[in-house]
Amino acid sequence: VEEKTTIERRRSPRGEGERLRKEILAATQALLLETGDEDAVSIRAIAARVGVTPPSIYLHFADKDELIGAVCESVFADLGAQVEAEVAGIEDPLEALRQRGRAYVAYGVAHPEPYRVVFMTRHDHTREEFENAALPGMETFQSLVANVVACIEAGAIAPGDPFAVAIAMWAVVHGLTSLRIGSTQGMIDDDLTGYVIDTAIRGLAPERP
Amino acid sequence: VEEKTTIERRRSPRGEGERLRKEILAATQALLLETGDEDAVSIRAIAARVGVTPPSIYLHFADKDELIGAVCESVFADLGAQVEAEVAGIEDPLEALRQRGRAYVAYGVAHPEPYRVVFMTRHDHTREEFENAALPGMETFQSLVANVVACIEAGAIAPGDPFAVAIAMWAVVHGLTSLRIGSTQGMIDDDLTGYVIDTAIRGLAPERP
DNA sequence: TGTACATCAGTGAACGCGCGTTCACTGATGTAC
DNA sequence: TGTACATCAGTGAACGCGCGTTCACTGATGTAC
Repeated sequence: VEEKTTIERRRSPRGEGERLRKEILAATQALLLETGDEDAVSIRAIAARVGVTPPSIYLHFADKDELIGAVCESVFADLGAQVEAEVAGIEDPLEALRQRGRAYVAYGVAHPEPYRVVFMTRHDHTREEFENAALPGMETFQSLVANVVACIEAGAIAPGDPFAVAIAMWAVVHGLTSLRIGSTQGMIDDDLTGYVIDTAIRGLAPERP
Repeated sequence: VEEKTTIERRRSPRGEGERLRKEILAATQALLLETGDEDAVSIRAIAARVGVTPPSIYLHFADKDELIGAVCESVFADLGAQVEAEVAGIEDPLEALRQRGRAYVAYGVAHPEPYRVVFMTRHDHTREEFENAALPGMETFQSLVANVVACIEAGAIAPGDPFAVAIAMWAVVHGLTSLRIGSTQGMIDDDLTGYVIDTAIRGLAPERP
């Protein structure tokens, strides 16, 4: 019992063809969220969701890859913004690091399918694609490195290579996120997530005298 | 320039139809390794690889899901066996835990595509499928829990819920593995992997007096 | 020892399907004269 | 003020493709009498 969900649409007035572009992006992201994997999100399904015919997609995106790429970028940026928002105003850098980790996992758990597509599927990036797509992600990663540096300066974690420490933290939160949205659904809750993050951070503590 | 790789084949003698089953499993695993994702591995490609026609697959597997499921099981068991082999004979439980982590990541990095399919894609397991497929993985996880218990008993890590500690370790090594085979290829090497594992373990250490 | 027959491993051709993408088009809206 | 025309957002029909799966079959091998 499929429901025909083609929506009543007026065509965009003259200078505003860009409106459809945003609607396509939103519909793609929504379908990704609902159906689960990239291949299930077809050009035809996206078009139907927006209420438009398939060829219209090509008015705004060269091909499917470009569309999916654009969605990934937007998810990436969204994740970064969300995490920064959660962390803004926290003065203790160690507490900020902790909160950063929790916010990252929370975002992934709340948006499992975009997270999966962006971080868990293989992208055969060409160099330019990578440089464009990775920018938002790189900014977020740089914030993490800065947070680590602040922790080191405050004596809250042991001196060392901030990049290595940042990778360690990323591995932990990414691991938690993918376990939670993957095969072990339900085995890991927020408490256990917090415990794992705290434990990892404890491992970074300076040696006590 | 595609190469026709249909291999000269003799049909199996009378009671040995099972031989083809094993060949199909091996070919599927090999294709998974080479091409990268589950959808690229088609029944037709598997059949061609084995040197047989597509319908022959259905002599041994009810459908494609059953075939992929069987491959997952075998990868799962293989990972477990490999890790156990690396750890066998190590007496210090903390060192065993460390080595277990390294072996896990090493396996994943060496078999990225099977790892991806088993641990990083969504499986809509029915209950029975899960109970069958998860068995080898559960054994491996139980070994990890046992290792954690041994560490606690030896006073090498702080007393606490061994299940939570095991999840923490799993999140770390799974996170490392998926970062290494995913988008950040090349950013994380074996040294950094070892550092992250050691740091996580340090976080589990008992409070010093 | 010879022959009819059951069994078994595998084949060949075809099915219906949904996919990404292309191409010539339509018809409303704004602009030039 | 009126009309011819360019522009622009979007359409409708079709393309070729590879997929999972089915179905009636073939032909070699072993078995019963």
